[in-house]
Order: sequence, then C-alpha cells, then structure tokens
Amino acid sequence: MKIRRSVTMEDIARMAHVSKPTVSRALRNSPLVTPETRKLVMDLAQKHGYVVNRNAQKLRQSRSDTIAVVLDFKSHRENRISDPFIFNLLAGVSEALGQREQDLLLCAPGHAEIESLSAIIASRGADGIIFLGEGERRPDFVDLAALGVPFVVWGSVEQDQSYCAVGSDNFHGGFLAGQHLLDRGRSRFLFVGDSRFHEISQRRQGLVAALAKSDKPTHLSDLIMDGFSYASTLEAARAMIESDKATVPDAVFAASDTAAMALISALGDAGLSVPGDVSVVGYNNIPGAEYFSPPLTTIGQDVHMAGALLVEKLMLHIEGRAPASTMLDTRLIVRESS
Amino acid sequence: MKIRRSVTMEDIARMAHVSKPTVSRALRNSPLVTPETRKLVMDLAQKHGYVVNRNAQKLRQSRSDTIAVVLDFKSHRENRISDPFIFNLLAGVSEALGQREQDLLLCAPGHAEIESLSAIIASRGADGIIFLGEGERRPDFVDLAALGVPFVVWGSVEQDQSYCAVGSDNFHGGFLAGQHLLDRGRSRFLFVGDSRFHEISQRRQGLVAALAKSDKPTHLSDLIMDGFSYASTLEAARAMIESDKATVPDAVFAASDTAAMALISALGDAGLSVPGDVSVVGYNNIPGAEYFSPPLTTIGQDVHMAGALLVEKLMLHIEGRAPASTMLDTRLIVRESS
DNA sequence: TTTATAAATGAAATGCATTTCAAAAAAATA
DNA sequence: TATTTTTTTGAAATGCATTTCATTTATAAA
Repeated sequence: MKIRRSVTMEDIARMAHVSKPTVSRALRNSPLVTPETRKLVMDLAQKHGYVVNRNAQKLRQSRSDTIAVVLDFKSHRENRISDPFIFNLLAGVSEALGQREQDLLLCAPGHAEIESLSAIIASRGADGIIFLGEGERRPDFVDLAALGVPFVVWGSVEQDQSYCAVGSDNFHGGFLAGQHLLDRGRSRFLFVGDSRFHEISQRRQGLVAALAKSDKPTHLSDLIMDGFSYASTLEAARAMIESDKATVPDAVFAASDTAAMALISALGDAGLSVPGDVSVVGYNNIPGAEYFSPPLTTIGQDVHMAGALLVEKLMLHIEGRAPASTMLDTRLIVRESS
Repeated sequence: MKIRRSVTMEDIARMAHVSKPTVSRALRNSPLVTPETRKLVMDLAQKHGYVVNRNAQKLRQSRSDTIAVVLDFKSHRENRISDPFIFNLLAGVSEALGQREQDLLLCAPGHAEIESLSAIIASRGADGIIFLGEGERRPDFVDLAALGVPFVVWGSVEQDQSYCAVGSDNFHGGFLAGQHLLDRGRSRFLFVGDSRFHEISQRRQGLVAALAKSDKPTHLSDLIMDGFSYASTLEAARAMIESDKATVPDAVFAASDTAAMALISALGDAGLSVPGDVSVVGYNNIPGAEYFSPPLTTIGQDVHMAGALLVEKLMLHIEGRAPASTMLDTRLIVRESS
C-alpha cells in the first residue's frame, strides 16, 4: 500500500473492468452492486492504495461531513487558564463527532468574527458550528442564527433564546452552593468570578437567590478581577485580604475550581484555614478537584454527556429540525473544603 | 449578507460582466487584474454573500491547506489526565497554523491506525499530520515515514530517527532534576512516571545519569503505576508509603507536574512535609505549578515555541524539504517544593 | 503611424466523484 | 418460449473553481 498521487476512481474502474459509478457504489457498500463486484473493487482499491478524494466527494455532495468547533484558545492562553474543563468538553465533542463519522475542524480565535464564521459554512468548509464557551460573543449568536447558520453553543441557556444552547444550570448550581454554605452556618459570603461572563453572572444570581431565602442576615461581596485565571484570582484575593482584614469572608463560592484553588492558596498564605475558618465551594468538578488539598467541594455536571448532546443537537439542526436547548443537571459534590 | 445556497463564481462573473477566471483572480488578489475590476468583483461578492467553495478549490488545487492534528483524547480521558500541558501545546499549534492560514483538522483516537492516517493524506483531507504526543505509536511512525506521509511528532528526539520530531530534551531535563536534588543533599530517590512511555523513560535515564555522577551513595526506586493520571499516581503513592515506611524517599522526581502534585498530596496525608522531609521536582511547568502549595520546582520548556516549530517543520516537509528534528531547551525552575 | 511589448481577459480543459436516467442482463412469471 | 419484473451496470451530466493558453487591448518604442 503505497501512496501515489494519481490513482483515481477511473483507474480502479478500468482495472476492474467496470464503470466509475460501479466503483463508487462498491466502495460505499451500496446494495446496488453484486458482492463479487464489490469485493473485486475493494481488493483492487486496497492493493493500489486508492482512497476516495474527499474534496471531490464533498464538492459533488455539497456536504462536508465536517463540524467546526470554535474554541477561544487565545483568551485561554492569555489568561493562562489551566481549567481543564473546556478540554474535557472538547474531548467529549470529539468523541461524539467521531462516532458519527464527522470531521472536526478546530477554529482559532482569528475565525471569531461573524463574517468568517458564516463563511465557514457558506464555503462548505463545514456543515455546522459548535461554540465551546460563549465568551463575549453573545450578540453575534443572534445575528448568526438570523443568517440561518446551523450552530449550537455551550453556554447559558435562557428563555426565548434565538439559538440552541446546552449548558449547565448555572443558576441552580449557584443556588446549591449558596444553600450548602448557609447550611454550614456561614454568613459572610464572597463571590469569585468575572460577572461580565453571562454564565458566571448566573451562578452569582443563584447564590444571591439562596442567600435571599436565608432567615439570618448575610453579607455578600465580590472579588473584582479581570478574566478568571489562577494567577489573577490569586493576586486579587491577596490584595483583598491584605486591604480589608476586617471583612474577610467565612464562605467563598468560586465560579471555577481553578479559582477556588487559587483562593484557598491565598487564604492559606494569610493564615486562614479551609474549611476551619472559611468554607470554599468551586465549580465544574475538574479532575484534580478530588485530589486537591483539601479536596474541593464543588458543583459538577456530566461533561461527557454535554459533548454528545451538543453534537446530537447540531446534527438535528443541520437536518433542518430545530433542536431545543438543554440545561444539564447540576449537582453538589460535598468534599472537605466546606 | 445572506447565506444562499447557489451563488457560484459563474454568477458573480455574469453580474460583473467578466469571465470566471477574472473573478477567481480578483478574489485572490492576483496582480493580473485591474484594481477597478477587482473592486467591482469584490463588492459584488460581498453584496451577494459569495464565498469561494473551498471544496471545489481544494479539488482543483489538489491541496487542502489543512493539517491534521492527532491527539489521543481517549487515553487522556480514561486516565483522567488533567495535565494542561498538551492543551497548551495544541493552542500553540493552532495559533501557528492560523498564521499560515492552514485549517486544523482534529483527529480522535479512532483515526489512530496507520491505515486511516495515511488515508487522511491520500484522500487529500489534509496535507500533513502533527502528532501531539507519541503514546505507543512509535513503530507506526517508522512505517508512516516509509510511506512518504508528511508528518512531525511532538515526542522524543533521537539519533537516526526516520522522521522529524520536536521534543523536550528529556534526558537533560531529568539530569537537571537529579542534579538539583543532589545539591539539596538528598540521597533516597523516587522516580514517578510510567517508563513504558519513551519520553518518560528518557527523563528517568537523565536522573540516573545525574545520580551516577554523585560521589555519595544514592538509592533510586520507582513508583510503578499504570498511565500517569493524578488519581493513579495518588493511589500508587499511598500504597507505597503505606507498605514500605522504612524506605520512604527524601527526593522525588515526577515525570509531570500533575504527578508531582499528587505525590505531594499523598506525602502530606502521610504526615511528611514538602520540602521539609522530601524534595519534589515536577516536569512541564504547567500554569498552576507556580501557584500550587508549595509552589512547584519543575523542569520547563517553551511550549508555545514548540507549537510554532512543529508547524514550521511540517510545512517544510510538505514543500518537499526534509526538516531536522529539534530538541527544545529545558530549564530548571526552582521554587519551593525542593 | 506602425511595430513591438506588456497587460488584461476569456474559452476551454481540468481536477475527481456522484447522480440521474437509460440500457442491458438476469430472474420471475405467464 | 414470450413477457414482465427486478437487478446490475454504464454514459453522460453535474458540482465549482483554477489553470493553461490563446486573444484582445493598452502602452511603449521605433
């Protein structure tokens, strides 16, 4: 089996003493072809290392069997985000696509403008798009949906959304965290996370809702920070603890496990113990949360299913059906940090 | 700008009162076309939302401007590897490809058989392949190289290798770690890492070489384990400490930062302090190593450059030139865990 | 003004597989 | 055996952009 450059379907047809359409059918297991013919053709193809030219195929079929996945690496790298959550999500998507024999075109941030995005589809480079994380692109989604581009988003799910999204029930997640911390008898809350991100903001709202139900007085402050990297969290936390010793919180809800870990470090440096002085709850249940010291109480969801769902819905969309958004169940995983 | 299905180059040509070739040239900024014509054509294309059909283009050019990146998600997920190293590498590759206007086709493990791999190229689905991590595929690489498939590998670099690889100088990294631990006056060493992986084995050899140079007697043992996830490391470590209190090491060199972190946890649980009782050195300098408690001494390398290098070499290969392998500089980053 | 050169454009061929539709071959029925 | 039905097969059209090569047009030189 050697790679040559010019074995075409025509060549195989000639060698098998049949026509091109027959070869085409044989290779695709069409029932319109005799088993003998099929075998003959396949053996010949194998022998000569012939593989169908995907580009010709795609051109003819006006279908690419390719899905574009948009992942904002850049902001990840710049923020030095080490949150493996998105990576696991990507893995789930990758696997689900593989099962459906769809190729995965990974798109860098350069492609993030709406023009290039719809161009991906218009140029038949991909049949649909999966956005992993909505970042600050929400307005674009509305436009994109209006253009009829088939896509799904991992992000926040809302009423009357003009596009299909799959996401964690962020509000409920925040609510669970709040409830849990109240159960622990805490009252001075700190929320850690960049609320400019919609998903994060919803988690915060869930927390607020839980606090509102409390019959004891509670206090909530925010750790203002830019992005949500481990480093920036750590710095912000240190600065806060330093400047404001009096109002150090006794409960922290961090919008990501990574941020929670950073927080715990900062608290430790300041001589505060977790969970002794402060209870901390994270988000995402990343692999590693379990093994952190102390093991992290966190909000978890089924990432792997998320990937499969995103793919399933996108395929429906491509087939012309309008898939509904789904909010993934979210659960509290109690460990030792709270 | 609305997406329609059937605006073709011919349509634009008709509207501009020119021929297809002219449109083609105009859109690709060929100097063979008058600025006026170009503008006319481009405006028309813009107006009608016309985008070149990538598949037709690729077919005609027998070139896909696409690079396949093979990443063994599966083993990652199964091992629950949370090591963000490979993710950063992917980000680097993605960016470098973006700069060269190459698309990135992300391949799941299903594509890992050598047949499918060379088929990716033969089918013109991609012009070349980048392997991120060699896993247990080394023998395949030799075959693949023999087939003339253009590819590069992130992995171990060796003499007389029949293919192009870019990798950390694993031996030197191990050597640096060993030297450093010796400088700290340590003598009972533990190596943590699955030596079945070649890169890992080289790190170990570097360590051994450093120990061999010591004038004091040293002792080296291995933490035997399967894969290199945080969880399996942790379990193995706990089991070891439990069973063999007498020979608990005073120096640990872990083949990844994640493993180092797991080890530190396990040691902590056993009442041993780092760096008080045991010095620990990791590998990769992942984002987060810096913020771990205690901050991790580790072996670092320029991941971002690695991505760029891989791409650069692959492009050379595709152009028919034979790129040389490169070993990336490796440096010791001393922090508080040692 | 004529001729030589350079610049811009277009007709037709090309890349390769799939689809349509008609024809041939085989099998079933009368 | 003749006729209808079913199963296989193939010729030609199709999907769309690029390339080659010839032709026209504009510019420079004679």
